[in-house]
Amino acid sequence: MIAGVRVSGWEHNSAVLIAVAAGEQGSGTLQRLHADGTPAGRPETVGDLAAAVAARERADGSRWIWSSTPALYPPLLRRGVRVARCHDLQLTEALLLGYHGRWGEPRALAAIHARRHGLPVPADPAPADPVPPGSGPIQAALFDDLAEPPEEIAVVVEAYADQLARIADVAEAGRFRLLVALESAGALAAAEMGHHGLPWDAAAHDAVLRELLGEPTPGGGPPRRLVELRERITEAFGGARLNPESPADVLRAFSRAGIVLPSTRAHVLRGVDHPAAPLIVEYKELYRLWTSHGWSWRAQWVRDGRFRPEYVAGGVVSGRWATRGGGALQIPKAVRRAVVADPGWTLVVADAGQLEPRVLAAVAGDGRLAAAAATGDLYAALATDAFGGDRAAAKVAMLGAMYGQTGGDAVPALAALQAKYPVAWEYVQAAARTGEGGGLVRSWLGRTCPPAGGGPTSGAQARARGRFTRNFVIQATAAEWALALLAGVRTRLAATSAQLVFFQHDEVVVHAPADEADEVAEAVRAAGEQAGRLLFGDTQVRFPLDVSVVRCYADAK
DNA sequence: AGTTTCATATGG
DNA sequence: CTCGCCATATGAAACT
Repeated sequence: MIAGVRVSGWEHNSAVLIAVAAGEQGSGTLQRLHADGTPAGRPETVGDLAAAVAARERADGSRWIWSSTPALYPPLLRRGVRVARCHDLQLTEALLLGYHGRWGEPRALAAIHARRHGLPVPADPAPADPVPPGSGPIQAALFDDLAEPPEEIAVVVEAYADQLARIADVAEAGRFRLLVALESAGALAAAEMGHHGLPWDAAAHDAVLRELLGEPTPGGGPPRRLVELRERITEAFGGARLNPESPADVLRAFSRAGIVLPSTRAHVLRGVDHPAAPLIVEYKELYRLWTSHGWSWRAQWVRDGRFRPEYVAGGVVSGRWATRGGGALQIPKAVRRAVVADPGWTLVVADAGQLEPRVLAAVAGDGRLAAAAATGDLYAALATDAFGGDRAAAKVAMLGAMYGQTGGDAVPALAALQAKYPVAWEYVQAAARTGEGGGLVRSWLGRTCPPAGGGPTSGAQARARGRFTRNFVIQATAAEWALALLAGVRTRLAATSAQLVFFQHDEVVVHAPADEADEVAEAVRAAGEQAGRLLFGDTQVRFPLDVSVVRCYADAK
């Protein structure tokens, strides 16, 4: 039993349970449930599902049980209806199937529906292609897929009862319940963030682009600075034309100049003594900016002062989020200048520092490492404790241990880490051994890694698998901590005008009226404090948040 | 011509 | 005897 169970929160609450199924044209069916998942009364069909949900949300503080948050929630948000809690059957099903090593099997809803109708069990649908805002009715398409016969509410009810029973069967049911609640809360937050969008100042974005790239070309061709650079690169090679974006062209041109290179990577080119080398590095950097986050990107993804990516909660095997289209989780630092709060509003930016080594300290139960993780700078504490004050060496060793590095400059530091923190060392070693031997590992709350691909495994593949499982136990648990932070922030913001607008692995951004900024910053800090207790109970490991209140994302520390 | 893989960048 | 984890996105190169 973990301490989280004692904390009033998600896993044991008195929320009214209501199963919901969407019908056609905004209608739907509701079914009250007892705490054990059995029906309470008869299902009720309503013509206006959004209105019915809003009414019960106000009255009850309900937990909504539905098939898929990304399918059902956005239409409610467009009607201005926000819900506090849900149970997402598809996300939960994926967690449960994974727990039993049964990846790739059909979703519960589809399987139950098929069985009730005597139909063959359908395969999972292929993921949708990225759809920029305004260019396609992706949500309508999802609704079409879900337009089930009227008894679909019975499928929802049956699937929920089935999942409750299976959750109760897992070894650490309390932790797993928390995982399910957090995953579902994350799905709500993802839909809300996609709905609200990230404040995007087109003029500021334009200023960044013009400063770095020069004037845009009217026809949409390469901007002035790129054209100039390309000419100077040609000159530097004595007039021979080449495409600086083509690794083969670049290698050939240097070869003709008597310089043989292993690759055209930036760090290789930086060490080359030739006038073209720095020009190519600059060209490649600017070219990426132009193609990935330039003017045409903005035309495609930014509308009405908001960048609205489609977040995919649980889209990564480790539990981290993915996005479909727009590259929301890879916004270059320079482009963050374009993320600006509305007039009279601010951005509250919170970043969890050194999250993964702190997670290792907590899950491994290594007292000496936990003591280092009780400080504000874990690497500095490590350096004092075991690395003769060399903070850089401490950091390299810690990262190497978590990623499975075995060679290179880090070897002596790794040995020092093993000697001083044997309990933590053994924790990641055990995870690696399990993976190398073909076994599965789990996060702290019970998310299970996917099995290795089929076929015979070479020694190299087994070691790669070991590095994956070694890292999984940490990365997946860090993702759980971040979900707990996100869910806590979301709950605390419900009473304010502020909105969650961005979430990137270990960082959240809240868009808040300026006069609520202090209150929001305090709420974020409180959520951070609670996240650690919720997962790990009474540990001395701290998970400090760096909180900034800024107008512009680029100004956050 | 369309699809897949490679190389290289971005983020954590 | 190579060997550091998880991703997305782009264009070039290779493939069907």
